Amino acid sequence: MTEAKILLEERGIRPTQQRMAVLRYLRDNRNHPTVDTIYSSLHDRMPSLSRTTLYNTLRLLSSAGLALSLTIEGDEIRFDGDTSDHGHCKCRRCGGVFDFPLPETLPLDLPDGFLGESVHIYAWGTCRRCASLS
Amino acid sequence: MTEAKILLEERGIRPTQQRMAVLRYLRDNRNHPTVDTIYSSLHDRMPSLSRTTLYNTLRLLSSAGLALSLTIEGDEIRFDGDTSDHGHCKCRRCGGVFDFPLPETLPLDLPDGFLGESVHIYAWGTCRRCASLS
DNA sequence: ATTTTTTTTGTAACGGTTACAAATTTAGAA
DNA sequence: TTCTAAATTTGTAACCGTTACAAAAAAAAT
Repeated sequence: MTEAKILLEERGIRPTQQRMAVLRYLRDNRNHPTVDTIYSSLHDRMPSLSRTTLYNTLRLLSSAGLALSLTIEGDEIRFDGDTSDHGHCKCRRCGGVFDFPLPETLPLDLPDGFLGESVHIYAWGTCRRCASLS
Repeated sequence: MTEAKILLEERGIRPTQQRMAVLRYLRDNRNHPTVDTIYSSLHDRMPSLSRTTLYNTLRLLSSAGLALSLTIEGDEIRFDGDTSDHGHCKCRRCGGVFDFPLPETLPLDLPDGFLGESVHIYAWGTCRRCASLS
């Protein structure tokens, strides 16, 4: 029994071939893929996979807490199979997205009475690789 | 001479009627409007304003540092005329977006060699008003 | 005023996402 | 296993926010 199958069943989601393939992909590829990246990659092994199913599955996984959807910029959504607390930074030159750790306790001064549940932190700048090429 | 005009000229941007109207709207309305909200609001005073101009202007203002484009969620972009450092939180129930202050120094442990320039912090949860209605 | 450049406008195109109905797959019962 | 009902997947078409583009308008320069 694969890890993906267990994770889905734990949440009462039927472990179909498509869902397991997408979840396995996200957990194996920590490169913050776009929908199209995932689609292209899975299409080899699963030629019948439709974009509709992929969109539905990504929405399902996100709302089940098995993936994060990152909206660093308005023009593309990236997905992350690592749902542990961490920040994301994007290089303005190469467009690459990288993880970075967050402090144990991030003291956010939310508005009075606001009940916080989750946080996304996005940073922009220049990655080491691109900085060294300047 | 209006504030909006000065701000535009300082950055070498021609202060046309449309640009001044959009900038003035953003600085007077701190409700994190969407494109459509801005369009509807300005349409009364300026019936000829086209969506194309609005999109172009918002992009121009954002890249000039006169406005922030907030991509809290993938399905809508919101704009903010307050470009000072602050975080944003969104209520999952009513969809409202609120500001909150950030600590003077936010210690982010960016990847080795990554040159950080800017940060966006988005929090989700339940606003006071919605929490009180439960 | 006239010319040149810049900006705005409206339409059409574009592209990512979703709606929908038919086909397929899955789970469970017989 | 076979059958049946329910859930899922698929492909097409529609949808909608955004952008491209050329003509019209406005602004600046001559």
